Amino acid sequence: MATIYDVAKKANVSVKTVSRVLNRSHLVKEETRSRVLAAMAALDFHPNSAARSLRQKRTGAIGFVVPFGSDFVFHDPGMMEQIKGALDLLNERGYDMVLSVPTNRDDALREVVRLTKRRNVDGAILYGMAGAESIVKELSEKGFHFVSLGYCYPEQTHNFVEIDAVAGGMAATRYALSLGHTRIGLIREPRNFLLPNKRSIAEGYKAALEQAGVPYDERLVREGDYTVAGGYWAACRLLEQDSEVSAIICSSDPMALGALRALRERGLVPASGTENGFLLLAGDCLPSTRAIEPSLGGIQAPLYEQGRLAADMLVSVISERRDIPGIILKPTMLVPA
Amino acid sequence: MATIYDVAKKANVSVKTVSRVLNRSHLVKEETRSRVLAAMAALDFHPNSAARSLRQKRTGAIGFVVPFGSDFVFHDPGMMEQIKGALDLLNERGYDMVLSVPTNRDDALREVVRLTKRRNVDGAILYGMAGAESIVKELSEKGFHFVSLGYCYPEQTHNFVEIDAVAGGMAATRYALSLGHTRIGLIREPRNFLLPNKRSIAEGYKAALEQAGVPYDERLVREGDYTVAGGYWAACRLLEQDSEVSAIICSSDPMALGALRALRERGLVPASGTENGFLLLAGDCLPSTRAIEPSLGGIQAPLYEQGRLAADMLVSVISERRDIPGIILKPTMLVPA
DNA sequence: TTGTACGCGTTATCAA
DNA sequence: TTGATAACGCGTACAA
Repeated sequence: MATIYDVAKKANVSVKTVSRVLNRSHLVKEETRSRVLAAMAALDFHPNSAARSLRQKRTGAIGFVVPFGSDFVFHDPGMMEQIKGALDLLNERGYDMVLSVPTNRDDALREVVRLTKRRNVDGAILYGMAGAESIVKELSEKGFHFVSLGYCYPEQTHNFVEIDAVAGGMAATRYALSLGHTRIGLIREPRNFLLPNKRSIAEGYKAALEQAGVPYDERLVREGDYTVAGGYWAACRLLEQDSEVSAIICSSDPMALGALRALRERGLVPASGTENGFLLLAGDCLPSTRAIEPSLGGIQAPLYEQGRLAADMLVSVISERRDIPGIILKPTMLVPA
Repeated sequence: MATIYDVAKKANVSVKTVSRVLNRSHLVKEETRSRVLAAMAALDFHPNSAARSLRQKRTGAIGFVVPFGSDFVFHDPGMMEQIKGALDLLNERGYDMVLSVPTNRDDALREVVRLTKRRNVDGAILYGMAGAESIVKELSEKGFHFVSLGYCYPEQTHNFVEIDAVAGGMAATRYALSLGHTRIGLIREPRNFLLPNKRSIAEGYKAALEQAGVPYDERLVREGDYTVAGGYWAACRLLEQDSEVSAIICSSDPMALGALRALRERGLVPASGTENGFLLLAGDCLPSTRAIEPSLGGIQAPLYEQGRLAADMLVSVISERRDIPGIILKPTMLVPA
């Protein structure tokens, strides 16, 4: 491979001049510049990233670390949306993305430490995880950069982009109540999925019922595992146990698709209108889910924006060398078609 | 950040010794080794990847480049499966993955060239694309490493992992014929999606009909765009135009989900058994699709294996510094439940 | 506007 | 079993 020395020799200039051309310095005479560019083209020169990184102390790459294993991650449209959001922004900013999908929290934290401390990347996006507090604080103190999707610990004030699940649960429940439903099932997120103190969709559900004076029945709340199969089974149990249930709120799209199957099997397919039919509300309302079931409504979680904003925040944290206050995004309610 | 010099000083050894410990050389006395390790831990030392890459001329990362834009890629379960396969293998082999999702073929080829020639990665996995021939051959000649998912040009003999779409089309069509269907719709892959000379599922479809003595009717063959919406529209047109159609074969899973919606709207929901019902066959039969519709059968395309084998092949190409003969995977027929 | 010489942090070639 | 020193390819004070 040709180096800047080869280019310099061929163009009859010094390496510094070649470097200037490479870095778009304006202190180069136009004629010299074109001579250098010609030499580069002739030699098929491409600057060596490792040398450049070593010198500049920046890699131009960021890491995206998800702790749930490839089997889950690549089958979860919500995570795809987050990754897509981050990738799109990084692409616009000229960063590469290193994607890492270890199977558990400890491996994920190790990955973040490895990627940042060895300087494989300039910073990392990680999932908010219980037990990450000490490691994340250490990174922050030692000048390594990160942003988390959701809190890493309850008192975290900076470098995160969270989605308010409580507001989503409240909105969905209120909508169901407004249609006259009173026996409303909830398939909530798995406990300890992210961090124990994360505020749950169930809080919003409860609050909305309370405000409406509708009694809370814990048998109507089931824990899902964020998968289609999990949503199916949770819905089946819900329907078998309580024949009065007339609405189900799911905390994710795949679980809603699973629940939908349970409803279809029982002839309870949601009407396309909203009156009198069984009401099924999804948890993310992603474009990909609505392509499959266009009539599906529910909590529209801004997962793409979350990924995008996290990447944007990280780029700022890196370039400004300072932490940035966290952001909490509000989901909206999407009325079923 | 601490360097090996700091570690060397603290442990009272030379930098070379530190380097030896780092690289697990056995030429280090056990006592020295532990002294060095203690110093590393005390200083929170982590080797700098850029320096290491510069010296070793290897990065430990490979690039995965998909030319269809994030909007398509992250909504396509088949591509997720390919990426997942590659990521899993790379993880096992200790490689990082740089994921790049440009929006078109030209950008994708530029990405591959950039990542490999600037030595951001040791090699790249790319989609087989029309027009990639000259660039791919140049990379090969100049000692850059790649493997393609599918052919990059018709006479390509090495460094690819292809899935035989013709065999899949044949198997699915034969299955439909065996159930007595004679008016069989086909929603094929978009023309020019990958490369023009890629052999199409339609070839297998045609051949199977011919063998069975069933006349081929081009009106039964529709072009899809690999999306749910595209499958829906293609199925609608198919059903509107020909009331005799009793089976539809889709060349991808999302298109099958779209077609399924079209069938549901018309009360043609496939029976769970196979007799007398409308027959819908999917194109990939991925786990994620079957989670949504467990009864769906069709062509089971080994997309995960394709990604995994491509990554494996690339790792071999890199370490053995030689091209490796291409592989063609056969899909299997999955009978609907 | 251009050039010289050095340093970034690691590995490798020797010699000890 | 260890150590001194030269690369790797680029960017940048400093000098011209």
